[in-house]
Amino acid sequence: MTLHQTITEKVKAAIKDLYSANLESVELQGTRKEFEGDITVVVFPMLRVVKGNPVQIGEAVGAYLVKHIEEVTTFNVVKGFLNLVISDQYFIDFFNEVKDNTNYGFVTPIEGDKAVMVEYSSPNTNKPLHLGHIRNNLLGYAVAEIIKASGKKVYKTQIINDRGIHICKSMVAWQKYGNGETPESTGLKGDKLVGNYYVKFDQEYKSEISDLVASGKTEDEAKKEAPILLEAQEMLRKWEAGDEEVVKLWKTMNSWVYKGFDETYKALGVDFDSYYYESNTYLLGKDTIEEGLAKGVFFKKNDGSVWCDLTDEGLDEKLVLRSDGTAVYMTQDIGTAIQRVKDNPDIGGMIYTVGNEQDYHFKVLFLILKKLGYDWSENLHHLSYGMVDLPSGKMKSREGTVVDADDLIKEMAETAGEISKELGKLDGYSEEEKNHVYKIIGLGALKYFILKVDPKKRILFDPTESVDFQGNTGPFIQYTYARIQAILRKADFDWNHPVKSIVLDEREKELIKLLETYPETIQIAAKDLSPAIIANYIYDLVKAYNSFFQNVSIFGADSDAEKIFRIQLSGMVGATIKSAFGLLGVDVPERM
RNA sequence: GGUCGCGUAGCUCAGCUGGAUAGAGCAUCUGCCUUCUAAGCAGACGGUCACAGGUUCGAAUCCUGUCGCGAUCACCA
Repeated sequence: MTLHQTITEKVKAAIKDLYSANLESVELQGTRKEFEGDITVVVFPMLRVVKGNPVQIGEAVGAYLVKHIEEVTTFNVVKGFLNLVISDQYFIDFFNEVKDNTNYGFVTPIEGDKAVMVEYSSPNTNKPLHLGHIRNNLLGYAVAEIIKASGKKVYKTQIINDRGIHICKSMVAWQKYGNGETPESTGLKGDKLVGNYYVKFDQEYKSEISDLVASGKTEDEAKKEAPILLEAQEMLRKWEAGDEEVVKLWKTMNSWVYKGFDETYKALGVDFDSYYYESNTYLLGKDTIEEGLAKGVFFKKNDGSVWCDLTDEGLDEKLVLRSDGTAVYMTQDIGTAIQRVKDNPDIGGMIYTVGNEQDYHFKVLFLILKKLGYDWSENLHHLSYGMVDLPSGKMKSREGTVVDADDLIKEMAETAGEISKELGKLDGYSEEEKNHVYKIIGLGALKYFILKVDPKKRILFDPTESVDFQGNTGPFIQYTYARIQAILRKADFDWNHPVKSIVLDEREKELIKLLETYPETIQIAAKDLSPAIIANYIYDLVKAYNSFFQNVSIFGADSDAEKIFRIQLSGMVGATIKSAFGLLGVDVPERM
């Protein structure tokens, strides 16, 4: 039982013994710095069951707690706040219990618990990954790691949009203008190469349109009749008919793209346990619609289109199958969800990391799956996040205002290098070592910058200002960790030396109090799916740590016990920062 | 127009199931490098928590309305 639980129970017991009343809940909070004490019991809510003066009640309950809880040494009451002073021994015991536990803050998985599938990334196979995908990947990956840390089995997956007319566009352009180019022959990453042909298609398409308009066609006619578009449509028909040559080209170009994506994922430090392709799952979606139709979940209109009536839920009617019998987006997503549970029967819920422009889509998807009667449909969550905007406005691939993921990752490392050189941080290390550290720092800056912001909010990203390296940033936290390592390297002491009794000062208590919140932090974050919460806790902890060690001379410590305590403390804080920061998917260098 | 989300210091953002004097970083100003690493620390300055009501011992937080910004309302994905 934690101290918080003990206090809660004893406060209830006190109210019962002293006033014969029953308290439903007890409100506890950390005592503010300017008051004496460690844990504060808020008396006001008790007035609902106990009539009286809050100060008197506080005094009575405080006296009761001192008598009945060993760890509570003294108390004071300010207005309706009962401040409890916790014994140094409690903090020392707590510290000794977790100091060598590098797994501190992680919850042990429960046997037989249902797994959670987390989807993120969702790329198109005709465009390279950009800044928006970076936010998506980091959020999805961080949430997956946080849920894992909270004791659940997690499957990380992505759905790849490899089907449709847009894929055929790059294929047509490559056939016409590619001269047999490959990633090997050009030295380009596969996704970049294919992306270039998607752009090339668009250029040709536009020039054909203006030619047609010049020859007297209307704009709308020209858009529909441009020869290159007709070619792409013809290719899509062939693809759906299974034309060998087209399918072969499709497979070849896709394989280039996947290889390119893999490089980006690797650079970003994210990974996946499985991949789903829309080309594989849309047929299952169509079958499910037929079944749902038979069960009366859907209905058919005169033109043959199939719909789901959601008016009872306050929404509209939603199309699930076109009148020509082909699949829409919703059909595919239904099929994909069902396929995933077929593949992994232990799945008890899923999390979709997708931008907030699709809020409505997922609301509808979840409702339909519920209507279809799947038990796991109760635990579906759309991890919705805001756009990443540039100072110039929205990112638009056709206008070339996209921040490319690979470029950005590279630039971050370069910036880290420039700043390090200026500060002379890594003088004396080899080029290879330096570059390795630059990469970790640059990436840490980028990841933390994005993850510390509430997913719901839009992010304004200014590439010219790059990312800050001071204050509440990734490098600041990494730097703190590196300093802890330096202290440990320098100090020579016996880890097994028992710390008997030492007097803790306020800073030390503050640190430990922060550490205590960690398991709770992970639970909160897993519940609310917000890496931002955990990121900001980490910052608080690191800041407290920094101010502590900045102001205490370890080697000037008065006694051996104090010295050992402080060094052990630094080890614990280091392990905690490392594991907590690891949840956010950021490496921590040992030197910088 | 309907629905959903957001609005906190000059800027970028925290602020938990309502609790004490609303917190960080950047920017501006003042101190601090013989000890572990100054990518740091200590401090100053900076607020009508968009606005107006309501709920109650108590509201940045919950409810209603108004304004502003964004998204969405396709037989696109």
